[in-house]
Amino acid sequence: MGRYFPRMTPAPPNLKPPEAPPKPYHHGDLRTALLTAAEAELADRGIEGFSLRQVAKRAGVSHAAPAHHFGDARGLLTALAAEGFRQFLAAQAAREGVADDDPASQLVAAGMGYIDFAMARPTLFRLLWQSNRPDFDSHDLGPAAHAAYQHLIDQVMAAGGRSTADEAAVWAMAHGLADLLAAGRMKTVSSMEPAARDAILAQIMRRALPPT
Amino acid sequence: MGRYFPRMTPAPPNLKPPEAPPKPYHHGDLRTALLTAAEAELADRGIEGFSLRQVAKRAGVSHAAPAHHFGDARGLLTALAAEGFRQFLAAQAAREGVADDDPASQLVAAGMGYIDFAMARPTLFRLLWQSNRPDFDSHDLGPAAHAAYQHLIDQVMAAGGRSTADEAAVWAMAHGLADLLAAGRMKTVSSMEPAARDAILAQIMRRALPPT
DNA sequence: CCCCTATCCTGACACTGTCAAGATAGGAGC
DNA sequence: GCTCCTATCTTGACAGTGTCAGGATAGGGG
Repeated sequence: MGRYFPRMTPAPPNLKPPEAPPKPYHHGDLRTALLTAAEAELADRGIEGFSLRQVAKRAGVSHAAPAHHFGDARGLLTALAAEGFRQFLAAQAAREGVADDDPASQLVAAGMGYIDFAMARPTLFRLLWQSNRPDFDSHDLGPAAHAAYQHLIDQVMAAGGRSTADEAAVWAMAHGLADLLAAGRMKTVSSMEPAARDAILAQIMRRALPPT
Repeated sequence: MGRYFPRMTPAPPNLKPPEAPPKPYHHGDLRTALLTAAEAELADRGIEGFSLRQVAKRAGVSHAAPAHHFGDARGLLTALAAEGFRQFLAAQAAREGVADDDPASQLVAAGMGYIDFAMARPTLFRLLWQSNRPDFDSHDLGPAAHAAYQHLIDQVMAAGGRSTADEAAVWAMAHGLADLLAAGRMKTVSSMEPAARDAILAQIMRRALPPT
C-alpha cells in the first residue's frame, strides 16, 4: 500500500549545469549520510511528509540504496530516533554541567535541557515522543529511549522525590513545556528573549518539584 | 508525489458473501459518514498511516467521493480536527459539571477533562496537538482550536492566576500529563485503576496552580 | 416534462515503499 | 599480477496513494 502527499511547492526549475562530479559507486559512509539527510528531510517536510526516496535523492544515491543499511523506512527512522535520544540526553547533561550542584538545581537543569532539545530540533523531538513509526522495541532504540527519560526520573529521586506523583509531576511539566514550545503553540513564552525565557521556565519547573 | 506505507498485516481473506445491499447512488449524509470513518481509520492506523482512499472504502464510496465534501485529505483532517476540538472542550465541561464550584476545583476539573479526552481518543488528541496536517488557519478549525485551550487559560485567571508563568504552568502540566498518557509512556499512572488514577492526577494538577 | 445542480464514480497521472535481480567495487588469498 | 567473494549500490517492476478531469446519476424547481 502507499501514501501520497503532493508537494505544496512545485519546486523551482533548478536547471543544473553539467557539473556532475565523478560520483563514486561506493559512497564510503552512506549510513551516516542517510541519517543526516533524513533529519534534514524531517525538518523540512515534517514526519508526515517524510519520504524515503527523497532522503535518498538528498544523499545523492538511488532510491533503493537505504535498504541495505536500514532495511526499510521504519528501520531508518528507528536508527534516527535512537541517535536522537542519545543527543536528547546530551542536551540535559549540557545544562547540568553549568548549573549549581544541589539536587534541585540539577533537576531543573535537566528539565531545561529537555526543553532546549525540543525547541532546537522540534521535528526530531516529535519523532521521539509522538510518532509510532520508529520501532521502540528495537535493540538500540529501546534502551536509548528508556535511558533518556529515566535520567529525569533519577534526578527526581536525588532531589527528594518519593512517590509516583513526584516523578509524574516533574516529567509531565518538563514534557508539557517542551511539547507545547516545540509545536509553537506557547507563543507567550517562545517569543521571549532567551534569558527571560530561561528564567520563567526554570521558575515553572520548580513548581513541579517534590514539596520540601 | 506520494507516500507508500505497506500494511503490517495482510488482512484476513474476508470472503464476502454476495450480500450487496442495493447501495443508493446518493449517500444522504456522506459528510458525516466520512468524518466517522476518518476517525475510525485514524484510531486503527494512526495519523501516519491515514489514507483517504481507505476512509472512502470504509464509508463504502469511491475513492474520489470525499473530494466534493472536503476538497482534499487536508480538508478532511481539518474538519475532523475542528470537530475534535469541540468535543475536547466538551470533555472539560463534563468534568466541571460534577466538580465543586470553587475556582481551584473548576480548574483542576478542566485539566482532568483535558486528560480524559487524551486517554479516550489518543490518536485524535495527537491530530489536534502534534500534527501539522490539519490547516490550523482554517475558518472553523482556527477558532475551535483557540477556544479549546483558551478555556483552560480562563480558568487559570479565575483561580487567581496573574502571570504568564501561571498560565504556562497549568497548561503545560495538563498537556504534559495528557500527552504522555495518550502516548502510553507513563505506565506507572495509566495502569492504575480509574479512581486512584484520578486522585493522583488531581493532586499533580494542583501543584501547578497559582501559589496562593 | 425538461433541465439544472449537487453529488458521486471512473480513469488517469505522478509519486511512494518494497522487492528482485543485476552491476560494481574492494579486498583476501594465491 | 589474477581470481573470486562479499558488501554495496543501481535498475526495474509492482501495488497503493492523493489529486485532477470528465462523465454518470439523482432529485428538485420550473
